[in-house]
Formats: sequence, C-alpha cells, structure tokens
Amino acid sequence: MPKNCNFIEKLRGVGLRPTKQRINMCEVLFNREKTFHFTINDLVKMISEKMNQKISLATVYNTVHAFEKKGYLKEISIDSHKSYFDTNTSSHHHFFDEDTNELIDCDESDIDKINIRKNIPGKKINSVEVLIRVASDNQNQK
Amino acid sequence: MPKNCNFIEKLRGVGLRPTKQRINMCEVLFNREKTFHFTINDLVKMISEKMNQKISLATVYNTVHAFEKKGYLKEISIDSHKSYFDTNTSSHHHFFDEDTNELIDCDESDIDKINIRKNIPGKKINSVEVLIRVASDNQNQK
DNA sequence: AATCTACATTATAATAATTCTAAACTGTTG
DNA sequence: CAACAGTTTAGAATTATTATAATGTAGATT
Ligand SMILES: [Mn+2]
Ligand SMILES: [Mn+2]
Ligand SMILES: [Zn+2]
Ligand SMILES: [Zn+2]
Repeated sequence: MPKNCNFIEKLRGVGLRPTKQRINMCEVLFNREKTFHFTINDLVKMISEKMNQKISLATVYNTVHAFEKKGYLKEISIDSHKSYFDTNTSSHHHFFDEDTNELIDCDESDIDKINIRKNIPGKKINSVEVLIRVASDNQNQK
Repeated sequence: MPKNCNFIEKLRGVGLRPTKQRINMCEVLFNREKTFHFTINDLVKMISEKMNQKISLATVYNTVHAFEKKGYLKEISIDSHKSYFDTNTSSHHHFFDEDTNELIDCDESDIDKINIRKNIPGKKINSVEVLIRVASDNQNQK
C-alpha cells in the first residue's frame, strides 16, 4: 500500500494542492490507527519533528482551517482557553479529564441516544454533543 | 425589599468586598427576572450604561472571574472564538443558534436524563452538558 | 522541458483578547 | 480617624490568531 499517494488524492479531491507541508500534515494527522485530539501547539511540534525542519505557524493555522472547512478536522472547544481539534469528524461525545486536560472519545454505546423534546421554530438541529467533565475521585482517600 | 443590600451581603458572604463596581455588576447580572447569557463585551457595555461612566476592562475581567470562582457565574464555550458567561450556574443544557449566535437554555424537561454507561477508572463525573447546535431550516423554502 | 499562473508558504507585522503592573483608591477593622 | 489589605485603574505586556507581501511551487500550457 502506497503512503503519500492516498493523501495526494485526498487533497486533490477537495481542491487543495498537495504541497509538501500539507502531505506531511496529513501523515501526522491521518496516517495512524486511531483518531486523536490535538492543539495547534501539539501539531506544530509533531510536524516539525516529522519534517526535521521548521514549518511556519501561519501555514499550520491555514492548513488546519482548510482541513476543518473541508471536513477533515473538527474543533472541540472546552473553555475559552482550551481548544482542541479532532481527527474524528463524526458527531460524537467526549469525556474531558480536568486533571490531565485530556479529551477522550465516547463510544456510541457509552451513552443512550439523546432525545430532544423541544424544537426551536424554523430551526433544524445540526448537532447534539455531550461533554462529560471528569476529575480524580478523592472522596475515599482521606 | 431593599435593592443593594442583598448584593452587599451576597458579596460579603463569599469574602468579596462590596465595592461600587461589584455592586453595579451584581445589579446588572442578578437583579432581573430570568438568568441570561453574555459576553465580556456585552457586560462592559451594560455596566458602563448603568453607571454612566467608564469601568476598567481589567475590573470587568477580574470581577467576572472572581464571580465565576465563587460560583455566581459559569462559562459556556461554543468555539474558540465564542465564549459566553451564564448567570444560570446550575448544570443545564443549551441550544446554540448558529445564525444569531444566541445561546438558549434547555429546560429540564426538554431532554431525557442522560445515562452514561462507561466510567473512567478513578475519576468521578463533575458535569454532563449537552450542546445542541441549530440553524435556520432552509430545506423547504425553494 | 521551459514558461506561465494561480495558489501556497514564509517571515514578519498587525490585531485582538486577556492578563500583568504598579500607583492610586477604598472598604473594613480597631 | 489611622492603618491595612484588598480593589480599581490606565496602560503596558503577553498570548493567540490573522494579515501582509515577497518568494516559492504545483500543475497547466506551450
Ligand atoms: Mn476564564
Ligand atoms: Mn477556528
Ligand atoms: Zn473526539
Ligand atoms: Zn444557560
């Protein structure tokens, strides 16, 4: 199985030119078993390590936003100071570990389907997502 | 029923000095029928109008964060560019209208209780909140 | 293959949001 | 009222993000 070719086609498919930076970014983001969550800073480090050279911060922002617009990434905002991107772009729920600042996907089976009884007139529902904040359980530690 | 006295006591009760700025802020935030959602910018405008004079932006930030820490306010983050505060500090769900950028509370009765089947070892659940993004329904408009 | 052109990358500057600083001010205590 | 600690303030500093404009490159055209 070829490596980059997939990403070249993937990029071409949505009208993005397969540049060196974008292909590297694709490999860092999508060439793995499982989806994951990252911050812009995480990503800059990962790409620089992979490429063994600097990548412009502006390019990382531009490309992340391009990928987001094309549906390759989605943003998950925890609070005004903590924003993550997710390579899992399906609609899904999250645990957020307030001790480690780690974002963890919920499986489909972890939560019952959410039933919304109210609807806003003239509006349709685009997404329904749950955020479950967890933290270390210190009540039985004395 | 007295007006400010309530707020003076409220502030004292959590160890905050009842300064002019804080009392004004309390009146803007809590002296109303219903809870509401606001941004820092909204609030600065509301306070300046009420006080008929400038209030330092740093004071608004400081005081909002003091109130947040004391449990008078909670932050609701929509995405990295849209952060709101809520005078309803109970755990509750929201609709977010992507057309108007308006945040709307869900009533208790609008959503069934959410049942989480998974748990993270050693962690307890602090909150479970749902965000329902809605937008204008243009599919039957032709 | 050389040329062309639109798009992409880059370093850097600009902007926006938030926080810090240090001086002046004010609520509280005695 | 004196004294102190906490608060407000204007403005500076910091951080995150976006804009700019020169340079580089992918892909098409010859
Ligand atoms: Mn905050
Ligand atoms: Mn964004
Ligand atoms: Zn996820
Ligand atoms: Zn609310």
